[in-house]
Amino acid sequence: MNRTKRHKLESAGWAVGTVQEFLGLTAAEASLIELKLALSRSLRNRRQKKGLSQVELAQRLESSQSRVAKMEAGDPSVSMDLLISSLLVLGATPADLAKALRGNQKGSRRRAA
Amino acid sequence: MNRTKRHKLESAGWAVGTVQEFLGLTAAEASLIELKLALSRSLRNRRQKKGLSQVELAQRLESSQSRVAKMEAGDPSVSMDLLISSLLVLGATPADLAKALRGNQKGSRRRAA
DNA sequence: GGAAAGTATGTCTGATTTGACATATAGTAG
DNA sequence: CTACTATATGTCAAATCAGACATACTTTCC
Repeated sequence: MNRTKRHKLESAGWAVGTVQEFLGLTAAEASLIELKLALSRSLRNRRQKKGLSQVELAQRLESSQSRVAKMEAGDPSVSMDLLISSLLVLGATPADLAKALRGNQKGSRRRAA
Repeated sequence: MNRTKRHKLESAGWAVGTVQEFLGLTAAEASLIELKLALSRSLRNRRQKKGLSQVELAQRLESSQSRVAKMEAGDPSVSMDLLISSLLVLGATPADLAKALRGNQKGSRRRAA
């Protein structure tokens, strides 16, 4: 749960899945980052598909352009809550969210448990 | 995104899906609450299936028993991030999370988009 | 080049979330 | 009843996150 690891990693601009073991980074921590990035991408897709600018989306969210930019950039200062509620406001259904979460399985080990 | 609505609702101890329109509660807000509750249930299931007490889980999470209790109770002070990273620590895969999220569709309209 | 729209980044301040602690409430065994 | 284990609830200081603002970077168009 160490948030600073995330900072180091993401702000270094690396493709996170690639470096699972670079820092102490446990599997759970790596997964969490990937999930967030998956939601980020999903958010940008949805916004663009609707032909909205970041400013317009920010208005719907009662937030600001800079925060939308950070959301889409996978900035560590953005929480999953914010990403998910934003997606919901953009009309995503829980099923859509589920799909987005699964859309980022890198190693995709079978036998999920 | 008004957090206080969530408080009122959840602390009143109601089955959230039932009251979508009780307060101003937009669809997105209602969905978010239901998603969190779905994750809460999922967390308790996983913990119990592993035969762990809240205290034991708290240790693995480097957190405290009271926080685990709140997580499982769907307390409004618990974020999605915490729920999800806890599930990950318990060994849930992204696919498991996806399943949990879909597991709470109340009206389950077909044709999800 | 300059203007404009869209996006990115850094940084404040206030709000929310967190772990911890105390304490309360079940349930069970002696 | 007492002791013990598991879970729940309230509170608080410290950590994290949010919206806002300034500002920089890109394109595109003139």
